[in-house]
Amino acid sequence: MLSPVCPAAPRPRNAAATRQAMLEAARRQFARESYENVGLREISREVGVDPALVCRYFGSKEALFREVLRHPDDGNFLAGVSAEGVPDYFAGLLTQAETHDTAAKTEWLLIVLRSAGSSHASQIVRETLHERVLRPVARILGGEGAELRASLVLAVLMGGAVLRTMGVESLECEDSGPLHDKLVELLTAAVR
Amino acid sequence: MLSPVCPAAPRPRNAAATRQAMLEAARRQFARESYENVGLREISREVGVDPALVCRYFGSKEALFREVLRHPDDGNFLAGVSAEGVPDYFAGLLTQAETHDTAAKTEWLLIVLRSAGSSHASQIVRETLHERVLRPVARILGGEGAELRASLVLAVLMGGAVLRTMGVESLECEDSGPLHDKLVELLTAAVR
DNA sequence: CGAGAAAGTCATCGATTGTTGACTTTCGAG
DNA sequence: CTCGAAAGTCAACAATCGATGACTTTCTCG
Repeated sequence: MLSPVCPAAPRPRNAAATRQAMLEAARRQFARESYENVGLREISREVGVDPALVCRYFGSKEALFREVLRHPDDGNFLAGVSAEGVPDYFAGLLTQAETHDTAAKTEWLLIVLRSAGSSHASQIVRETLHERVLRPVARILGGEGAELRASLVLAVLMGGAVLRTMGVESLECEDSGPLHDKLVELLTAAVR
Repeated sequence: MLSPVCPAAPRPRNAAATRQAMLEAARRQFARESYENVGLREISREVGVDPALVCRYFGSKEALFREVLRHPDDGNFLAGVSAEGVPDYFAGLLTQAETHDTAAKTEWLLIVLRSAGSSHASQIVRETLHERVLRPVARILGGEGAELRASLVLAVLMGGAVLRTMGVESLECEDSGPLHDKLVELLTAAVR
């Protein structure tokens, strides 16, 4: 009721802010549907802007997707977590969704998973997953068969994330009590 | 060089056979890309038939997808496997891809996973996953938190399947030796 | 043989997609 | 105040999608 005559508040013109809003909208939509299933028009509609603008800012849809995939923390996926801390850390990625950081990372995993089978995005997705997650986790774990154990950790994580989006109630975080414990137990077995 | 003048062997007219060929082609393509990423034209091209025919046989793309999802063994996903046999059985689904039966089931899981985030197919996919896999596995496992443990087993399975399609070498079946053992160990921890 | 049903093809529709160039609006610096 | 660059909008493009109805080809049965 604040502006009864101008329903479309023209929002202040700020290129950096709109660009960031586009990135966040794209990230949220890419985490729910696959690459070619997300339309530039839907992204721009969520931001409240013209579809042509997102193409002008990022060059192409593929470039936008690539930039979405660079987020978060452009460098490494893990923030100084030790080999012993891996189970608890990755279990927390699934159970405690309140933290901004963990939510962004599970969202990133969902984006990777959703577009893993997209003809246009699969190659980008595969490379980034290897370089940004699989290899670092394997390096942290160390020992024999490190890459296999890292793959299993990642499998639990991605499988859990996708099942939660499919409405599997047992994986809803709720109070994060027994679920977290069970996940830690499972991930401990994964890292041997 | 058998028929140098007629490059397009007109293939004998058999409605049931072409229908089956369409189903198999659709199944193979839905296992690699998501629902709206698979075109009726590509399916029909793999069969060697006109795109209009697949629409005439199944009514619509959604009906075709629903019928693909009914396969295999329309009833249950598990063939008389006991609670103790669950880890070895599901590990075998990932490691021994040579068997026709296991290959079809992992393919089915991939189809479910690929289209889990498709606006048109997600609802169909969620229901069938719950009714055909999650609930039966939970019933077999029994005990407290059966649904949670079944979800974890399924998470390992789907995560492993999707990572393998992303070129994670550690999960390639190769000789199925240490991978199978490690998977059994992990799934044993999942079922408690 | 020949008629009729079945199997398959062809052309086409409306809708949607990413992308582009020309246009209009806003706003801060001179 | 004004002018020009930045920010954003508009209209339209080529391509692709699922779907439909009319058409042609093939096969079978009497």
